[in-house]
Amino acid sequence: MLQNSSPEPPHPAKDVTQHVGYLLKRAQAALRGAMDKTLREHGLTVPQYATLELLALHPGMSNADLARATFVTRQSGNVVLRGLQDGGLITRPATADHGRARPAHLTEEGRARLAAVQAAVYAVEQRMAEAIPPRRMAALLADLDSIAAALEE
Amino acid sequence: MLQNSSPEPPHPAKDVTQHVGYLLKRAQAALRGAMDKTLREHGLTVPQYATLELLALHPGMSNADLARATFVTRQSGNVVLRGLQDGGLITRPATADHGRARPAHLTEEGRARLAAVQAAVYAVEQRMAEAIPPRRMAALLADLDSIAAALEE
DNA sequence: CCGCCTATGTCAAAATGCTGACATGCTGCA
DNA sequence: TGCAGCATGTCAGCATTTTGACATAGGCGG
Repeated sequence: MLQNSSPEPPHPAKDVTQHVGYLLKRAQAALRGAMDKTLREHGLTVPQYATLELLALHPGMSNADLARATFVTRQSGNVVLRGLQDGGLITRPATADHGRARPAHLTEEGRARLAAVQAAVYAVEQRMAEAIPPRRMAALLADLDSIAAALEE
Repeated sequence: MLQNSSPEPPHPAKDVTQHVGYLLKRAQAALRGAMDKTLREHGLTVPQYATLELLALHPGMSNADLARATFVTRQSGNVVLRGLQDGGLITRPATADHGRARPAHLTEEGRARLAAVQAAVYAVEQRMAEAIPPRRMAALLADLDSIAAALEE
């Protein structure tokens, strides 16, 4: 090896607020806040929006699927799904045809609500994208993915 | 190409799971899970640990200060502080000397508990650091900071 | 000096999320 | 066929966090 002369490469910052974990939390908190504020004006919560977006991309996902994709438990996912169902934004068959999984689908109103919100949400995403040099975007996405992969043993 | 002729530079990925926001959430969720698991073995929660770390760095922070720094409300921060106080890890004067803010300080036991946990927590941080090319670390930290700054209007 | 504004701490209620537990339905294997 | 293992949906209880509200303390400009 080429001699790693630095004695402390992994966490070179002594200030905790300069660690990866802290900055990650900070960025995520800021994003959550911005999303909350934006979605509130449209009567949706962040988990609800995330569910709609996923269902638009992958129709027929089950509650367990959605829970995994939105990083919550099945129980929490079920509450979100129930809310969306009560609001008429999604439909679920009363009885499962295959296993126990009941595939969820967007209703016409669900698709409309999603479309109405997407512009506002994508504006938030754009504010993030504009904050970082375009040249680094791909690397940032790859690094975030690597971090997640490294922590899910 | 030198010319940026692409009409959609901000969010080049059509798949939502490739957006910055989603990957940010995923990375943060993974980090939260790893931290939870690690800290549980030491009888601490993530907010409690964060508070101890901040108090070690900046003794005398008030509840409101800590709440801001840990991205929770004052009410939640107070619960955390009360828990730490009941556990004998921090002290707060019963009465404020200046305003209403009561400066918190680590006890000897608090310092000891923090020191005992830091090795395990820094190991998690190390797993993250090893997952990304060292060359990109500074850029990643800067980008995360930029994202947070861009979203806090 | 006084009133307005801001910041802080705290209480109560509601929302949200999680853990634990259980029943159901599929799959694979002997 | 029978049975163990696993995934899913769901209920109940608990923990955490937030929203909303209020009282108090200090700064500031009139």
